[in-house]
Amino acid sequence: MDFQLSFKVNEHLYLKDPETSELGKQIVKESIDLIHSLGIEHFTFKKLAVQINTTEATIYRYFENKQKLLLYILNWYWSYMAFLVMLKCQNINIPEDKLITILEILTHDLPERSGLQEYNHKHLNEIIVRESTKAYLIREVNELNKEDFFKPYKALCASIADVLLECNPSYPYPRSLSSTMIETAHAQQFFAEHLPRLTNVQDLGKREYTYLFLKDLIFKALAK
Amino acid sequence: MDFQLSFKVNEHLYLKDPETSELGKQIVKESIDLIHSLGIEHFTFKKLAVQINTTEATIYRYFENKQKLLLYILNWYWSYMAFLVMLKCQNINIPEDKLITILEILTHDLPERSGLQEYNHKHLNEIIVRESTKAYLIREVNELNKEDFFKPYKALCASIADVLLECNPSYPYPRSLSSTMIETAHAQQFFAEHLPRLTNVQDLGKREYTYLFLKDLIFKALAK
DNA sequence: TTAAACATGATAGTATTACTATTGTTTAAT
DNA sequence: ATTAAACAATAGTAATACTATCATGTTTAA
Repeated sequence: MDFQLSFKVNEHLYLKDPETSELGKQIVKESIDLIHSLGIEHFTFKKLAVQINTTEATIYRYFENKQKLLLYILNWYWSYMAFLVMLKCQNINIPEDKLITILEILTHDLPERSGLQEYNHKHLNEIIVRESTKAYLIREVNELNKEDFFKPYKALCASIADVLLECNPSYPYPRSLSSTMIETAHAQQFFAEHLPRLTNVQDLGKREYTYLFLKDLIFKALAK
Repeated sequence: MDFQLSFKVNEHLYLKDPETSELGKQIVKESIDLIHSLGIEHFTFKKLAVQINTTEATIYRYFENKQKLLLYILNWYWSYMAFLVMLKCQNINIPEDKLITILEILTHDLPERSGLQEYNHKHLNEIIVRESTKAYLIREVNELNKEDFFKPYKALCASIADVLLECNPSYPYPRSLSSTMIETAHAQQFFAEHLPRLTNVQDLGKREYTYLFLKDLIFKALAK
């Protein structure tokens, strides 16, 4: 079975839809690798242009600037996560089992070759962990929010919050717990790898460790 | 009683100690206000120089670049937080009460005019919330860590973790819970203000809301 | 007291970044 | 065969992130 998954992302994020051309797809694909290797701060359209043998001006025809490109990638990622949550929880009846599944999705690597764009999953994962907060922890957050650029994040947060409420209908902070899960999944993985004294990771891998910590935290929070 | 509190920050963070001159102090003080109003991305030494009527070159004699200046401010802040935790928990015997005190310190505004540098506390608070993660969520994190630039953060994390362990000596993730507390205190405040659908804040203020959410979360996590 | 050391200001200059604009060529669609 | 779009190539601008030099005024130490 060969299928293509794609998500419509907010069209104000790009000037020309990168999905509509080979070059556009290459821009997104290569930018994931280049942001991964340089960090968003050192990443420039000039460097990306050199990498894929085109010109700066060409890339500017697709994206206004690198922040929009990052947001495009994040929108895609958040939509994909929400899709995975929906898909994998579909046939589960016990809410606690759904929650386990969600924790696995949040902490473990994206499934390799899952019929979607052939982005480098390891790189995508790592730029999400390192760069995603930079998309909203900025002065311009309110303007970006007005343009609905965080809608997929809110949707993901809401659908996880629903499961949390299924586990305990009287829990008073489902959305905060949901966003804390998402953020903590990233932060603890980063800490476990780079600043391990901010964690209690030992010989476990960062993903497995984060999974266990979060599972303990969330289930206790929801206990009646 | 009039006293001056100061913390020794890692001397590799500056080229010339800003505490040793009026101009140096002004650079730090004004940079807090300017980073607050522009965001670290749009903040430049040139703009700061204009603000305090000096030259770019002069500021470069104090700090290598704006990232180091931000780290300097963060080091000061983390040290101050650790000091506050130590001070305010000193005469408390019941570990749960210590924890309450720590949650208040983390979520509520810094005490105004507490005998320390007359930085704008509101601005300092808000740049911590918005900018602090950018100091370590970068490619260079390992090199910065080798130079001990995150030592005060780790110290703060460790001293909170000690209190968590006092509450429940068998809790297996005290440092992760501690770093999660610190990060979540920031993230939820930011969300409550700018992206409220990622929270369940209602008519409560962002600080009070974050305090209540975190108190619930942490005490449940530590319950035996 | 006098010279050295130091702090700052003034000015200049460079490479890179973050764009915008123009023009010409190739490709694809009608 | 004509036309429109996509892209490459080139140029140019303002701002950023620095580095360097030199003059001047101020402390300090011999």
